[in-house]
Amino acid sequence: MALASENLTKNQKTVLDILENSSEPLKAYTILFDIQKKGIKSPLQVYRALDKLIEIGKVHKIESRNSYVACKHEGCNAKTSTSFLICENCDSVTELTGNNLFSYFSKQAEKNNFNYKKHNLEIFGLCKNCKLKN
Amino acid sequence: MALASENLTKNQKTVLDILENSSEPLKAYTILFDIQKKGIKSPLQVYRALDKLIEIGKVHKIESRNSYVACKHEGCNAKTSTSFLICENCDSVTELTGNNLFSYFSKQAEKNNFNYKKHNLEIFGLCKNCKLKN
DNA sequence: ACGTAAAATGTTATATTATAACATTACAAT
DNA sequence: ATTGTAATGTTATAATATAACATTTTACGT
Repeated sequence: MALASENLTKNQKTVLDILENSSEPLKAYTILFDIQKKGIKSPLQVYRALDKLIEIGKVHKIESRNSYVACKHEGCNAKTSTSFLICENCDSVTELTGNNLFSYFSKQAEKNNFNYKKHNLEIFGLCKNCKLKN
Repeated sequence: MALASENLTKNQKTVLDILENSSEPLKAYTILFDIQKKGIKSPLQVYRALDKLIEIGKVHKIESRNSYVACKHEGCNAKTSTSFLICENCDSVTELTGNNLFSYFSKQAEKNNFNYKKHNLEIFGLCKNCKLKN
């Protein structure tokens, strides 16, 4: 029983690689243009790789930006739920972890008689660096 | 000094009206198709109305679904930040209010030396009705 | 009331993001 | 070896959103 990340196919590895080496989230078509030299020619090949990577938790989608980011947490438990700090100035993204968010949201949902399954949280503001400059 | 909602233009009123009378979030092109009889002919007219309505807080966008929902809260303070409970079964949406979320997120951001400005939160699961059925 | 600046409109074209459909290939599990 | 599942390659198209520009309406200070 190997780690899911060890079983990646060529296309999946190619896409994951470019995301892991990016300092910021990337859009699907940016990924496509950047890796056409590696044999990926169509959007669908990128989207399919992304779908798989998201499914196994190696990549998360940032919904409000239509962009994708590699997860830096070994064995990230955020296969479904995600929480990000997004800098409005430099577009850098930090992922929040810890399941205190999970328990907090469960309670909030409970108050509304709602059965919590997962969440997406995007917090916008200024990152450490940009705070200083502004 | 009238309420912003009293100053709406014809297109803005038309778009807001259809959203307020919908039991669920609507997509931009669904809105377009539904109101072509009222003189709105192009996507841009819908998107411009939506932009304005979002700006004044009468409409919120649900990022993960590319859809739009009218805010039911009189004088909603969520001009920028939004928090939703989204039912995965019936697609119904409930907006969470109260600034306890604001203070909680501010603290979470603070821990990462991040200056909180606003947020989008989408909680997925089963609403009251669908919980019973499943 | 008039002039004017800002906002909204109308319209055509196009950019961006994502999926459908279908034929083929790789590959792991019996 | 066989077979079922997943992944791939490819073309076409759907769905979502904005650019550019000419025109009209509106708000509002004088």
